[in-house]
Amino acid sequence: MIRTRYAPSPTGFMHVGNLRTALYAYLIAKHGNGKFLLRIEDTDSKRYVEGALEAIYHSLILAGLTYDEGPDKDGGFGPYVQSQRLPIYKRYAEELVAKGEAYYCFCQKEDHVNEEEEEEEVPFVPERNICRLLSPQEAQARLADGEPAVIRQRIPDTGMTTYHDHILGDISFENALLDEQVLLKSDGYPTYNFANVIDDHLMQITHVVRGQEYISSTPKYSLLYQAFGWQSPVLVHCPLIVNEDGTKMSKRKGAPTLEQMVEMGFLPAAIVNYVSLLGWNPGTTQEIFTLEELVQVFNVDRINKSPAGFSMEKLTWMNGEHIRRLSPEAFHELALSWYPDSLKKLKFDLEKISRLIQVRTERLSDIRTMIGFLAELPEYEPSVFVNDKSKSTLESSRKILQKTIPLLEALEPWTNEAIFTCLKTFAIENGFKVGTVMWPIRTACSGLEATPGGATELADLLGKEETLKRLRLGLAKLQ
RNA sequence: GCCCCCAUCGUCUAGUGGCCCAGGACGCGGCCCUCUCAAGGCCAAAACCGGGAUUCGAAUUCCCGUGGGGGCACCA
Repeated sequence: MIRTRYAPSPTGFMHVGNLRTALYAYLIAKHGNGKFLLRIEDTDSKRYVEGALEAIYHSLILAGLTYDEGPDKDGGFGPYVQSQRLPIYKRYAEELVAKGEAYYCFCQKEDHVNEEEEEEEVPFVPERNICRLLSPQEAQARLADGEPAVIRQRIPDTGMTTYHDHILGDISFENALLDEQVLLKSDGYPTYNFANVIDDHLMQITHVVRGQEYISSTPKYSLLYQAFGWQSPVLVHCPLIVNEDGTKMSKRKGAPTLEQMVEMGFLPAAIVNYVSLLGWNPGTTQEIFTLEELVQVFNVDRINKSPAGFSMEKLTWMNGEHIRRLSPEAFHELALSWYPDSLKKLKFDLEKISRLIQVRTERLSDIRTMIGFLAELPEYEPSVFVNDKSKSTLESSRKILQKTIPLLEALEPWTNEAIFTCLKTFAIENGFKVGTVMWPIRTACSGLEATPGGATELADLLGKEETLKRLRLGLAKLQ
């Protein structure tokens, strides 16, 4: 039974990197009919961020990554919140001490003053402090005195530690260069480095999915697994997601969160789709996938090694693809909340508008600007009436408006078809290209060089009265 | 500074020794379609980091450079 987990810490929101890690974990589990679990890694109370937990739940729902086990869904491996598992970590840490694989350390916490650039480059020396030499009796005595202590992992002085990563292969480190990291802090909380090993084992996680930034701490985890005599899960270190210029994508450098991207007008399904292809490919030329399809075709073996650059442009295109694949009804429902109130107040046929703009919408946020002219005709210069391609000039436009306004005044019923037939007939009878006739109508209706929908569609949308009003106004500009 | 990872069009990528004078996608340019703009269709430009080695043959294997990235906390 495959079991994977998404293990965020409640210190921030879900940005694209986290999302992809969660997605891959989800896909690995679901592709193999396994279980996907959510575990909260809140082992650093100082870094807790208000609202982060809610954001995590909300983001998972948005993305459609439903977990089988989690804080609110017990699957028999709980609790799924690390701060509620403190006694467990303590017990295992002490077991390690008893085995000689860890030791009590009474050294004072070093102040990690994050000096700026000025700090000269002092070569890093792995942690090998004197406490590792303390005899168990001495340690116990000092403990009994109430001296504060942490538990550190004991690392062999010699030898190499090699682990196997499923996509990177074997990776080796010299033990002497590994630091004897803290397992249990003086406040009784475990460090992430310890808790993740304990929990992954206890929760029977089969595949650990995480970013490549963990590559260099993984040998220490391997040593921990060995110390306990446990089998290591399959390790899957995903390539980093970077900015297009190759620099690391971090929250500092504007990595958007899932929720922010949704606010920007992206569909969660498109974001998930796009992110799935950052460091993975299906081996076919298909690029547009639903979550369900991804579950079908996902294969860990096809995850890449090299970092992937996040491209807003391609995401935008993909979002457009997803929008176009929506049923008109589904699109309309989504579009509704993006229509400005000014438009809703007027009696526009919003469904008709939706049908017109669906194919032209790349982001839902485009909607506002695309249809603003409907509620209010923008200011425009007569020069908009001039267009080479449709052979429109100021004179032709004036002439056409003059002659078509009466025709349209008399037109009944006011439908797209009727308006189109009327104008096309006019064009043929007067020796105009259809485009030449349509251009001034469309222009007068919108004041714009480009609009979602053609002349007759706009006229239909605006209604007879408003259309004629705008047509006359356009004519006035030309006289 | 030390350790580790990575390296194909601007970007995402295919490619696991001959099918590759390197394929697809985004973006860019052009054409077609067309009641404007989109969408759609067609076409074009655009890459194997460098040097050695192995081999009849290397984008694909191995070394060495170079470049980029990551890590080095009582953070995750």
